[in-house]
Amino acid sequence: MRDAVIQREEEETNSTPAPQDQRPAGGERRRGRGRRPQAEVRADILLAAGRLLFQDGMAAFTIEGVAARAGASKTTIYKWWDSKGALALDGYFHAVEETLAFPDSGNVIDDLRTQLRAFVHLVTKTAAGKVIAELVGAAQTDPVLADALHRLYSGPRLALAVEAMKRAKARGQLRADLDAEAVVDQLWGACYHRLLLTGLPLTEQFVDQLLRNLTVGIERD
Amino acid sequence: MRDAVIQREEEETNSTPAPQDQRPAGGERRRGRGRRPQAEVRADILLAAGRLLFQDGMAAFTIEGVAARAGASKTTIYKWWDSKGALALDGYFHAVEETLAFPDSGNVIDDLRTQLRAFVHLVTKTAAGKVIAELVGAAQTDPVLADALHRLYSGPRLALAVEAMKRAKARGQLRADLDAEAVVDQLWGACYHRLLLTGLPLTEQFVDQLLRNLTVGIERD
Amino acid sequence: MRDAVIQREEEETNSTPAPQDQRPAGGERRRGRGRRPQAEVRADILLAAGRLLFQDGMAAFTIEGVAARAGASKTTIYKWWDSKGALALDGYFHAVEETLAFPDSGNVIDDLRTQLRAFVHLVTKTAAGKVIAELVGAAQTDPVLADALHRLYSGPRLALAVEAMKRAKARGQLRADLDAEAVVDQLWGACYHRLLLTGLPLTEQFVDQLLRNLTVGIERD
Amino acid sequence: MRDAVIQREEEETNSTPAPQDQRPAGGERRRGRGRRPQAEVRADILLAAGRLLFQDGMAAFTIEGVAARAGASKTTIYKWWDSKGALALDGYFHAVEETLAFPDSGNVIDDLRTQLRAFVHLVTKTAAGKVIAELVGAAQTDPVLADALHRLYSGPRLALAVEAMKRAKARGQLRADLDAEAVVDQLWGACYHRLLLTGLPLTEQFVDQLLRNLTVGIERD
DNA sequence: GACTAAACGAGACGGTACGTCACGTCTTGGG
DNA sequence: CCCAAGACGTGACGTACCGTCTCGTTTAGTC
Repeated sequence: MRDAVIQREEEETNSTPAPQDQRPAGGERRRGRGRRPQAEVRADILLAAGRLLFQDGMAAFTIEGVAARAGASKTTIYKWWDSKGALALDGYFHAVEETLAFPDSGNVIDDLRTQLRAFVHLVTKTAAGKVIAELVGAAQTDPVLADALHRLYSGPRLALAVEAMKRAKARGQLRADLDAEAVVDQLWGACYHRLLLTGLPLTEQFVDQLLRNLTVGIERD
Repeated sequence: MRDAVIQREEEETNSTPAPQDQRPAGGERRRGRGRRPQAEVRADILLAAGRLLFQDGMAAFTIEGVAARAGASKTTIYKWWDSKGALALDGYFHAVEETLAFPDSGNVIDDLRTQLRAFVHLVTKTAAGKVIAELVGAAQTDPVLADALHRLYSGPRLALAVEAMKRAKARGQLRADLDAEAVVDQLWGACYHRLLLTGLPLTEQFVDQLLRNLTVGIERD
Repeated sequence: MRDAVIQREEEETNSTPAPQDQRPAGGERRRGRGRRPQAEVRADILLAAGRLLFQDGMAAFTIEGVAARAGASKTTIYKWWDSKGALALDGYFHAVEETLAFPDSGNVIDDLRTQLRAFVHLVTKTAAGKVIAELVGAAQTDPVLADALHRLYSGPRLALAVEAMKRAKARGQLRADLDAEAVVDQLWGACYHRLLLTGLPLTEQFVDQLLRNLTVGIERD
Repeated sequence: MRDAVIQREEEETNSTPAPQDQRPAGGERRRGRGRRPQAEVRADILLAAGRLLFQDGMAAFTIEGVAARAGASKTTIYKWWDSKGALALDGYFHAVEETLAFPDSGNVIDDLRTQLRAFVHLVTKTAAGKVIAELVGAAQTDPVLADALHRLYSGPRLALAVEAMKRAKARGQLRADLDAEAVVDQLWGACYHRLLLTGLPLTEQFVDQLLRNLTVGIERD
């Protein structure tokens, strides 16, 4: 249950166990003005946000547009999300539901390869690639989004890789004085470089080369 | 003299040889409406664009704002620049005047280190870092800016590194089957990763680690 | 005890004899949500309405503002008052408590003078003048307020003057064919004209002139 | 040519003689965004404002509504009119085009009667009555409108009556010590009293009584 | 003395309108 | 001819209240 991750802290401690996201089961007419259950409204908003984000992109992502598509009011959106970027990121999460597992096979190079390939697949084979690029782009001028992005997206993902490498160091697989963060920069950062800047192809072969450069080295024997 | 690099292809072949950037030599008051020399107007606009960009950032970078500060009219700006991003990038170039030399010392690792350090210095010790990040960010939703950025900024810079590595391969310093572009991604991309995403410190030691990881390798001997 | 005069016809026949307006005698803290005695809530609301009306004027008079100041909820207000204007008028009455006596001295001219002077005093020397003007103004676009204003404010006051003049006609002091309502228009209406439209000074001398014009006449002898 | 009387002072001194208000003669399509001639836009706005005011009243008079009906933008309206009330009043003037003559027959009583009857006719037999009442009402909470109303509407009208009475005093028809302003209050103010407050009928007989009360007097002979 | 029903506060909800800002297009008038 | 000046329609911004509607709490009246 990861719903509305970025919104302001709120009474998430409601006693109701988990009847979330279920509409009144009948599709009857909206009754107009009064209050609607929070969960329902939020789900509508996030759904609309995700759709708008994936269909038309960040440039066309508008709070008014989300409100209109969600059948919600702008006031409601502003009440729960600080900025356009926060809403967009939340809409992204609601739409994608990525998994965050980082299985440990004992061979850290293989595990890094697996994760990188998954990332490359997400970014090139699904619509998420463009969206992620636009979110990272928007974060450059939206501190709220930048913070949320680091805290909820890139942070956890990269932390997993760092921890895997630390475990590998502990079992003697990697250099003891290795800076794991720098390696992450040289793997994921390389992919982001192609996604955000050069536009060069992001393939599995590219991933293999990245790893090979860091293991075999780039110099001639 | 690189002026208005991104502007629409236009009469660059105007007869005036190069009397650019010189104001009417007298500092007299703006005389109001009528026509002014192109070069003078453009210089004003680019100067204003650069200042606005570096002072208030891309979020506050507005065509109207540039026009007001430049004492120019919006019409004139729209005549020469396709998009806000194009004007911003041109303003950046006009303000920074980076050099593009890539000296070849014979040792490609040292040369890469020199270039990377220069890049890190630009990005962390001057105001250009924030601006570059914002330009890259804006490019994610502005195709015109994205194209110009690749064509005029990242492209040439990275091409120099690629060529240097190709020369090193030719003289046997680097692996023959090395993909130079991937190495660039693992060096510059790693830096951009910290600049755009993680916010981790960008230092000379970081640069050294990047190169060490690619030469010594990350695995335990 | 005229409380909530304009509210919708409601169980005014509640058994509680008259424990109105007395707070729980202890000044303890608001106890939050649950049910409170009607009389207490209404008194709070009317007090807040009156204060808001006299302090900030009709333009800033807001149901939400009254609710917030009264520590009441909007629901409760909507339950008892039809419109913003009705609440405002009720708040005015609760704050002012004008007396409605029209003593009969035997000389109707003197009695009219006394009443007019009292009205002019109220309107120019107290804050009620501005409020009355704003209420009359709001009534032009709020039929509920217009009706309440006629029924509860201007109606009774003017009726007293009309009756006094009818008594004077009966005892031969005024012309038998005199239209008392028209005289009222020429006295009170003249004052309202200055209050609402021209802004000219409203003084006791002005009142005297009004009466003199109607007794001595305006023409040269 | 009384156009846009309340708008901010502007270059009304344009040389073009008077080709105002004429649309491009062909009813061709709006060409969308760019600039339209000022006169045309203003005429559209005032026309729409007047229609909206007379059809739906001041309560429904909205800047957005006027903009929509006029095919204009809110920005344009805000550029020229300070407040909603100023726009409404201007719309009223544009729609009504009252005449302001005050002929002098030599008998001031007859002249006042004529003017009052005209005013009563305007207020009771045309839609302007309701509109005037609403404008006066709105002026109670809109200082801009109040000022404009005094300056452009009531002021000039009442000044004419005052001057007529001063001329009558000069030729010995009225009391030398008469306060003409007070008489105006007792005539026009009486009518406004019925219009704004009591709702009693405004007829020619009422006008006659007002004048009779001021000439014959209200007391028994 | 416990239970129920009513009325409360709190405030979320869909709306409407506000007044502002920047966009990109257009017309006008001056040098 | 080309420029400045800036008005224009468009559309989104973020805010303020509207009047309607849950929701959970508290009290008063009934059993």
